[in-house]
Amino acid sequence: MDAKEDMDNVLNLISAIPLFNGLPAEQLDAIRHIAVEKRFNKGQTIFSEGDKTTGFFVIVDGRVKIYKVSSEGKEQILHIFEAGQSFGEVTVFTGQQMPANAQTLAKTHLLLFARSAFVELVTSNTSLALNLLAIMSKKLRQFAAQIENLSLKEIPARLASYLIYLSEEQGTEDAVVLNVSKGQLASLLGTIPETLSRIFAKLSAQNLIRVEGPKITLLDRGGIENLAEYTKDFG
Amino acid sequence: MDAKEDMDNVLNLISAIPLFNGLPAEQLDAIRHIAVEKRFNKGQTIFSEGDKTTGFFVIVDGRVKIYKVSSEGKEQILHIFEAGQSFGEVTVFTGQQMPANAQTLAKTHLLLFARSAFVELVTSNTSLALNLLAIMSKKLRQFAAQIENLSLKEIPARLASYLIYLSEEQGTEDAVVLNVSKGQLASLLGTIPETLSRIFAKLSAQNLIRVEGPKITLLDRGGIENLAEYTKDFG
DNA sequence: CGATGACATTGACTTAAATCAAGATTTAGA
DNA sequence: TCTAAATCTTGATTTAAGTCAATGTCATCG
Repeated sequence: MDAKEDMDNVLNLISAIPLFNGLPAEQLDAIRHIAVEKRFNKGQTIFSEGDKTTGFFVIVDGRVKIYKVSSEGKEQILHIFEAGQSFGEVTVFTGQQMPANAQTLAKTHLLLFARSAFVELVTSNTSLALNLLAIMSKKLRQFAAQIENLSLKEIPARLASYLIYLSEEQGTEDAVVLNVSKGQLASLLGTIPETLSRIFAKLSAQNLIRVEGPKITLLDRGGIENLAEYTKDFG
Repeated sequence: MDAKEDMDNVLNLISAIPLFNGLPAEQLDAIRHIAVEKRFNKGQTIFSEGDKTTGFFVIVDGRVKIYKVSSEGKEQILHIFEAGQSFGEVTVFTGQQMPANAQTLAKTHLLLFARSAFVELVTSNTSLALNLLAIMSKKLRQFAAQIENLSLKEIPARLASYLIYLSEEQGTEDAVVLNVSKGQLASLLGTIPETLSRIFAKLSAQNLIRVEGPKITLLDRGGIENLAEYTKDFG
């Protein structure tokens, strides 16, 4: 929490970030020098759709949602990012305005890489470029899965997919803990809180799950997997 | 149509592909040497979801749809690619199995770059890596727009968005020609042919458009833009 | 040229999910 | 701790879009 101490730790933080995996020490040092630290409290807006490109962000600590809003105010979460993950790559290379909104879901500590400095870094570093390509490939794959979820499955199946994803993520077999509020989860699944609430009730009635606040017990994992028809990939 | 003549032309084709823009001649030559030509007739499957990674494709001529299918058989088109565009980048870097299906919408001429050869090429060529990053950024942006369309707008708005996108694409103000069948368009918009047909009828009744086969006349562009609530980006 | 099959439209009906509205519960603040 | 605010749940109703089924249109090729 102490700013000076954090500065000393930035190099450690950077080296632990997947994007920068496998880079030699002097490059990590170069990266440290172009990184700008940003701190936000919960619920703060990092950027809004239409803002001009700031650059590329890496989450040191905290949690960020990337989302779009319809003209009627309905929100669709595109991604939730956690420590170690990056976002904002897209506009670094297209140079256009931000295509979505970003808001913190918790107190969050970010590193910001200004567009020009970061492009320069990538240009001079093939290994970084390849890391970035791999990360963007993964995001493309996740988006494809999300489109599939939104358009081919009804909401109970989307929820089931998400619960399976969460259980794999959390390394648990029989229970998961939601890491976002149910309202946020509704938005991630492309629905509204009322509907999600009803579906939780319905799946509970079918003895597939038990809901205790944010803790969801998977009473019948096979049944849930069956409902999800195995598409997962929510990362 | 003559294979030998085509081989002679591959270098010209390659140099015209956006992905390879700005690369020096000797690199284009290297690219030519690892490219494998593939030809398909209309309606043929290039790869299926779950196939092991073949590599990376560039369309010389023709048209390809990338799509997912639900367990009930409903199809969701993720992308339609045309001459000059590339697909299959994702698995080159993740190395997993293909995440979707690819099928030709017309007689199609492709260049296939085997995964390992292509990775090598990108590794040794920063400029190619940057081109690829730009292309993938654009795809990420398009996916984000598609998710927004699917989850935040009802189908008439999605159709309106698509018509505006098409008119910009075709450089026309008052009429567009559908470049896919209406059934395919339905799939791209995340719906089914019956529903699309009804919406065409409804918008016609509202004097927003006139439908004559694949030709759609935009009778009230302002009204259509209003309906679309300006999100476009279908590329 | 007429017939087969793909593509498209229309109608009647069903259904999943959104909306509107009211409470209940949890969380966090003063 | 008590209140206020946010979050969540439940109910009644509406609505957009999917399903099922029939019919229509068009292109092609045998």
